[in-house]
Amino acid sequence: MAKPRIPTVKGTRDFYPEDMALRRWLYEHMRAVSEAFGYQEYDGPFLETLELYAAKSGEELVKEQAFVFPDRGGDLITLRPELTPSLARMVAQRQKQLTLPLRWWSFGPFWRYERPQRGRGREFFQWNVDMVGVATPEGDAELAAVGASFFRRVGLQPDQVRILVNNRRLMDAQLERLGIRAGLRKAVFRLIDRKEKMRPEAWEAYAAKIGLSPTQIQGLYDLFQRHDLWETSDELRRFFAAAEALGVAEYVRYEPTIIRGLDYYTGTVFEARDHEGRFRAILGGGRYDNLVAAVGGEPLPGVGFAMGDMVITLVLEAYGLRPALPLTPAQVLVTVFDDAHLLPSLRLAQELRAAGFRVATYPQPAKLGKQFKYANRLSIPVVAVLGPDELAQGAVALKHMGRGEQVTVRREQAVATLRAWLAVGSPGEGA
RNA sequence: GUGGCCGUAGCUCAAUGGCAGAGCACCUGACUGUGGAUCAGGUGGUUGGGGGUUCAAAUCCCCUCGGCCACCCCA
Repeated sequence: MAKPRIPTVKGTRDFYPEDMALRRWLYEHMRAVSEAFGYQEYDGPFLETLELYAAKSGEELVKEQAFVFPDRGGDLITLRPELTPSLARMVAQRQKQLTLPLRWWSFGPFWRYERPQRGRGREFFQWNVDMVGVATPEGDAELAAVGASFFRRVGLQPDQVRILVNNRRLMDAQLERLGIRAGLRKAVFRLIDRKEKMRPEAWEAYAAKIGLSPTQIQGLYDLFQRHDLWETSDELRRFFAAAEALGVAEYVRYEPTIIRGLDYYTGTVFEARDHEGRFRAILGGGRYDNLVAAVGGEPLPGVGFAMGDMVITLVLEAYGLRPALPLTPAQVLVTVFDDAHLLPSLRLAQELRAAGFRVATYPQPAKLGKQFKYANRLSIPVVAVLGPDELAQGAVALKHMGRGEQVTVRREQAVATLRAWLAVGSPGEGA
């Protein structure tokens, strides 16, 4: 414990090979799902100006939570806390030449200066998916379908993880019906957002404090029971019809208490939660119709969501879905019998690499037991032995570690044997 | 940024003021050209770091760093 004299920065993680393998696994599934829906990969800078976030409806939240520091010239630099403002700028910059609607996705690091907790660090990775230039409920449903398709792909079932959906315009109309004036609705949205996190008495006290009457508070309670409320919204009726057509009906559900914290959402909002509610939101997103305008472009509608790597990892672990990934890409370990066989072993390894196999050599002569143990620990599926006997006969001994089966074949036949052994489901190929 | 719990071997944890331990892991050997099993032996720690109280501190106090929990906010 006292070993790391130089600690990591608070809230950051080292990615050892096994961690990196999982990150890459997540990335591969995100890429596959994004591309299945025709989304293009893009990225923005990791460093941005503070102005970019200040421009975004002057949200103090983002400014207070971001890593901001002066560069050597004295300009204030921000480690990006989210991607949407960068996306808005990139779109605004090439608004005239981009082919709309555009479908873009990205996976990369983000930073937020927060108190680290389980599922929340100061440096994390996030999958962002956005569609810009179209303002239809079917577009909203497509984004939800991308998220749901990811869950399905990694093995999360609809009874384990679900995307809860609501619509701010619908809620706005409902609040108006309750006689809650427009100036108060932003605060009431925040109130609704905190419904699940507070005890009823505290929540009601908070509601009264922001100016709601007992009748209005009761009206909100009634609203929260209205799981059929979506039927009164044309947008949501179309949303759920599209979700059904997209094959993800079982993953989406109307939930009147979902409102999302961010101010820039204007229409449909959604977030994914685990069924037991043990974890914070797995993904969150919604429709934002004024974003590009905030950084100087013509107004363009958009819809998107973001999913962080930390919570989804916890959820996968909770449901036993964290995959067992290969520890090493090596398919073959070529042993080194003794000094005299070192160079011949290197030649054999290179021969096998030339044939397309991923081959590691033991880096120095050692007892064969030690070398086999090394292969076993790293789960390298095949061990090749080139000792005095094999060398004299122009042969090589190949051992299939999983089956414990060993054959001695002529050197020219080694490749064919390996092809047969490693043909399907060979480790290291990913999913 | 506020309040709270925690930090002992690589890992999971004991020891609650009195000689820092166990299991697993690791290394060596039994097995001189073969891993995963078994048996025997062995390495491993300034108890997160610093200061204080005490004859004596992993244990009590203060500071600090880190993790976790609740706020806050959100991925």
